[in-house]
Amino acid sequence: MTQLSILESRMLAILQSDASISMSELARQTNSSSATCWRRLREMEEAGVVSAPVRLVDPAKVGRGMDAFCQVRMKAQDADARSAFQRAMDLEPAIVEVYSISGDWDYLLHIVVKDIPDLENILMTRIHELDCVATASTMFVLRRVKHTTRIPV
Amino acid sequence: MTQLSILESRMLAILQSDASISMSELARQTNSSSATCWRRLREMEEAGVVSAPVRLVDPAKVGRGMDAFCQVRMKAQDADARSAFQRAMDLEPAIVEVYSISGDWDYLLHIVVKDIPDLENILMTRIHELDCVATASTMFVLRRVKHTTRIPV
DNA sequence: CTATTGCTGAAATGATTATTTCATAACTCT
DNA sequence: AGAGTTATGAAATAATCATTTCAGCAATAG
Repeated sequence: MTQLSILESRMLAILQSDASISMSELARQTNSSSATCWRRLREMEEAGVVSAPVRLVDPAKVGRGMDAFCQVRMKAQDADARSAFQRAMDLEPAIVEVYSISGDWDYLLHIVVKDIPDLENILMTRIHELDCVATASTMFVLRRVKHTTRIPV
Repeated sequence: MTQLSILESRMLAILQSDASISMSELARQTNSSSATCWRRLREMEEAGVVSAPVRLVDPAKVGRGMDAFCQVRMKAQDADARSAFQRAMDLEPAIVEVYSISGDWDYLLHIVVKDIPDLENILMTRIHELDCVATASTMFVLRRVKHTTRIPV
């Protein structure tokens, strides 16, 4: 995918907020036709630009009302350590985002938990447990000020 | 919503990965019936437990291949400053997540941009520009190690 | 033990929708 | 300018699907 056309940008803006609308409604909102929207959407799906529809769960409503961010420093950054770390992250569903970052720390983790004991448990069993990890520092989230999955297009 | 039933948990686990399936397919995968799945889903939507279907865009495929996290310290934390800050965050679509956090900093921001000049521009015009902001420190994301919207249920 | 209430799922329904086809329009390249 | 290529949208089609109804079942309370 070289560059998004105006039509494609508009389609993505709409579908990132509501993917339940029909092709004809999407066509109406983009001044296009149902057939063209359908073809464009299929192309973007195949190119991996846009996902299949998903539903988003409100963590607070399902007993995951607490967020934390955890910064991690590694003992070593060789390939083995990195892949061991990655595997550990993939295994824990409460760790929803992991970024390798520049600066004083090696990784930044976003963790979604029920409460402090739950967090403590994940920190101990999933992070401090690892041989490759040297230190970790945790920030508690006091409030979700803004939270969106919409990427500007 | 008091507590999630087994059926509801299974439904959410599936719908967080793929919301394009039909009620009958959802029923099949949960050993339930189409009618019951339909009713449960409507209840969960009404209770705000689960969103309408949305599509997720791959930032790298639409020219937003760079992520940054920015920590912000405020001059003051009075109600006016907080609401001014919140308003500024809401206005900038490149800032996708904002958390009020414990510790040395007041806020943690997740920013999705095209490149460094783009990031610089947002930092200057949207953050340092604000009267309520004292200091900010930015971490560059080197790699997205893990990134999911699926909340464990 | 019985009455009541609420939940379940199979089947019916009725509408909506994705998807294809085809004639036309727009554009590209020589 | 004109031949060739590609994209467009209106209409047709063929399925699929959400939603309702209803009879039976389970659980609860009196």
